[in-house]
Amino acid sequence: MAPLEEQLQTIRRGASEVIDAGEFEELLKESIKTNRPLKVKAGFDPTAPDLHLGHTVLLQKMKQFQDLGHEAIFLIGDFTGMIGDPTGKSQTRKNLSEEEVRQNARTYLDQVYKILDKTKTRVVYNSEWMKQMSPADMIRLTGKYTVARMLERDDFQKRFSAQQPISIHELLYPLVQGYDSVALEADIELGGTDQKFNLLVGRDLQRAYGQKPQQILTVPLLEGLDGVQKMSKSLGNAVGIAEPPNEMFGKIMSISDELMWKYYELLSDLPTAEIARRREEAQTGKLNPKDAKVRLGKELTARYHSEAEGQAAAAEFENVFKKKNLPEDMPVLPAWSGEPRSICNVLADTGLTESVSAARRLIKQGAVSIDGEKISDEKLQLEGGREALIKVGKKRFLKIQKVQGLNP
RNA sequence: GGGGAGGUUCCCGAGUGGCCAAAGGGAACAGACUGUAAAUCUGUCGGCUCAGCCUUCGGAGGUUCGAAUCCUCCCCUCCCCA
Repeated sequence: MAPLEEQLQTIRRGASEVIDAGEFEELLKESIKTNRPLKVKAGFDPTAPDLHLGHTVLLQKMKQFQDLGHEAIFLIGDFTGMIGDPTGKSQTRKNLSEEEVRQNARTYLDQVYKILDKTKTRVVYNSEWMKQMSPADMIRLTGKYTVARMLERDDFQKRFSAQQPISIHELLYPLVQGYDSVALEADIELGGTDQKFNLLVGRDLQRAYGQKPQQILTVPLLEGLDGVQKMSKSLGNAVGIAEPPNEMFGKIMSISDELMWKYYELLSDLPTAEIARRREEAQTGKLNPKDAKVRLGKELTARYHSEAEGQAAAAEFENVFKKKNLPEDMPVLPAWSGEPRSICNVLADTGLTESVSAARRLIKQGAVSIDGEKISDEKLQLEGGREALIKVGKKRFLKIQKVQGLNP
């Protein structure tokens, strides 16, 4: 097991807060001395099987614990998933069937193992122990916490004072999550800064059940592409780790310069000092921020795909957007024979635009070109048998092409 | 159980009988500018066979020449009292 100093340094990098720092160090010392790996728990919701870069901040932290010789426990909150973490936005979640949960978990884990070491990861479902809980047990659990303390939670407080509904079952979420720590006898729990309240409940419950309270380590929330709200699929500002290389790279290139440094800190493997140096250089004009962004884009794309694909994505990006060449891949619509079709219908039918009306509007705005020629006639007909290359805006392309054997 | 306030287009939120496909903001999309940046400016932002027509304002009925706006019933939320 790695020496204390090394452990502390690794663990603290990019962390937002450690509770309680003193106890934490003691715990590590103890673990090294007795050569007992620590149980490091992090919980995940089974309802969102698409992992994005925001999740990876936490997963990378877990990986670091693994590398330091500790036991990473990947908890799938299939039971808590029935509640849904009370954000105030989400409605009560529909109950997922066992089958769905397994399916989601499988997709989840496939992605997770791009970061975590599969052989060293313990996967648990909290329904394992929650299902066995009797109503009486549940009441005992709820007796360990008070309403006033529960309402201290930021979400609840806001919703309460804004006169928004809070269902009773939502109050159970933090309790169940906390109880997971009891059931697992967790030494450390990781979570985003928004999880702080829930993590603290875990400590209280462990104490109430006569256990040593877990240590808490929170990591910052990663902002999404907009640079304002936290990365989340439902907000449409996420970069999924299963996305194709070009998408991933392109999305990273679209973030602001300021946000790029945050991404560097939270996502890159580059040493902290090196990041600071580059940032300095960018500020003084020695380094073009764009180049720094390309480097980041390549690193992350390579991490979830491969070195070669990272390179290729960067090259493709230059090709399409800088040199304004055509992308390597684009959707192809087989040329049709016979009747002409209106351009708007073609665009809508192929999904290039949301609707015929949208296509019409975009043409009015000068966003559509055919074979490089900007068009302005929204009634334009494309005659049968014609081959064409259609571009909508900067990112949407469509090739109409004769396909062997299909057309006269 | 009693009393009161509400449910509007992706989100927030105006709108109390025709001038409402519905103000304003946000998000999104497009154009200009660029580094596909960001910021900024401009425009668009229900659908269609688009100078016209069709479908929306919690749900179902009704009144009216005409309803997001009025009435009835139902569903949902919040507040106060018990």
